[in-house]
Amino acid sequence: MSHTPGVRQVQKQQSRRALLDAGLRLLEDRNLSSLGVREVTREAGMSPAGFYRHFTDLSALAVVLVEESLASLHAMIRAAFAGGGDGGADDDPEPVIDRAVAVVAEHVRDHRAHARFLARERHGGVRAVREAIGAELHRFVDEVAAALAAQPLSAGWPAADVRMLAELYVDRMVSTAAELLEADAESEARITATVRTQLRLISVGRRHWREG
Amino acid sequence: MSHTPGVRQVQKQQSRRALLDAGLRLLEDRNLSSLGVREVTREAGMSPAGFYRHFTDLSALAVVLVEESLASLHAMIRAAFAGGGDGGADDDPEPVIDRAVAVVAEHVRDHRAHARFLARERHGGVRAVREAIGAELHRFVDEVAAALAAQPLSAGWPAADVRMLAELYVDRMVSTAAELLEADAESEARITATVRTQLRLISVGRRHWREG
DNA sequence: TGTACATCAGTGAACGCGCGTTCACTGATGTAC
DNA sequence: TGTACATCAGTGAACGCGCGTTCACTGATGTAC
Repeated sequence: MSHTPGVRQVQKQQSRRALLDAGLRLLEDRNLSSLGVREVTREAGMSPAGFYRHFTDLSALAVVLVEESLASLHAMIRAAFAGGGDGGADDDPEPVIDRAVAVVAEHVRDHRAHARFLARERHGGVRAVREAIGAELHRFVDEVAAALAAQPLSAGWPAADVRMLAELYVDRMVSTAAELLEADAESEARITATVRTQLRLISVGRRHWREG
Repeated sequence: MSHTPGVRQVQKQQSRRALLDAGLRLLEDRNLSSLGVREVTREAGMSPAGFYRHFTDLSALAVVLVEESLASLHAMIRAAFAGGGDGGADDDPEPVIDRAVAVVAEHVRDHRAHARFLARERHGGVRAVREAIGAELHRFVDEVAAALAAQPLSAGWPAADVRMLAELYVDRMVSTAAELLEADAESEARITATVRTQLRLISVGRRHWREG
């Protein structure tokens, strides 16, 4: 039966997880391209050859890390938008902004290793990983664009304009996440305050966009 | 005399330049942390040991590359702003935006290797290089903030608000530069058109900022 | 100008090291009867 | 349940390789007289 995985399967999954965790731990302050198979297996408490029972390659392991890193991010953005479209005043984006900034800051705090890894490899030296991250961010923009399009404020907006607005928000959020990675507790407050103001200014622009 | 450098000095400078150029060439699609001393000297046509007559370290070489990469960038932004503050209508930021976007696109096209290097190492694995880039970008924001503050549109704005606006513009420009690196000619037009619209939307927000 | 010595950029050989990957293996887990 | 065989995750030794760095050296350039 495929429903009861068996001891062997379970142990294999544990080893795989140990390799992924070891990789993520080592990548926290290092580049993927400076990482070694032997290092990862050493950190995971496995012999070097064992690695090849799970991954063909370090970049294969890294692509899995990308997927894991961004999976929680999608849940995050949905949480930020949920309950923001209805409820309050229709033309007041401030609650959504505050919530989104808080959610990003929390995410960076709670998933620091993942976030650092993404920031580092987004423009890093390994194409497969770079493209995996780019594709995920693209989908991320799509989600935000869909959420924005559903708001009354976007009535009459062409899809292209909604998307360019979504890109603007997402780009600022991604940059903020990267900034937060290098920040101590004190800087964090300053950074989040600034980004809230910036997103509000963008929202003001959005509200007056089709006037002049 | 220090005014006439002598043949030896000149030759040494040529070798140093060859090493820097070789490094930049190799870093175009690779990470700093995956680069080797032997690789660089091989590319530069020098024996491995010769490297140490010029740099203690590969990261020392990289820091020089950062400085060189961003020196031209400062000239660039000054070019974009020059003649924009006066001349046309005081409250029309569009010419400045168009010029700035054009200048950035041109810069990426003409200094692709430098730009790629900066994008890659900005969040890369070598602290000294990361910090050198961060410091330069900080100064870059200062310059833009000063230019914005000089515009009539900023009359009455607190310095902190001008700075947050400058950050917003610069951040979007930096992201755009990174996007342009991965773009073909066709995508380039699409990307620059989008960023022009986004910067205009930000400018609309700027104009209506202190109203409501 | 010519000579004798000093400097030092670049060489080439040598070192010890950790790397990625392969291979035949072991021994626990799984399965068929 | 018990036995005999199959599977396969993980091992440990071995390989050839390129690495960073050192060292004594060479020979062109610089300098003092």
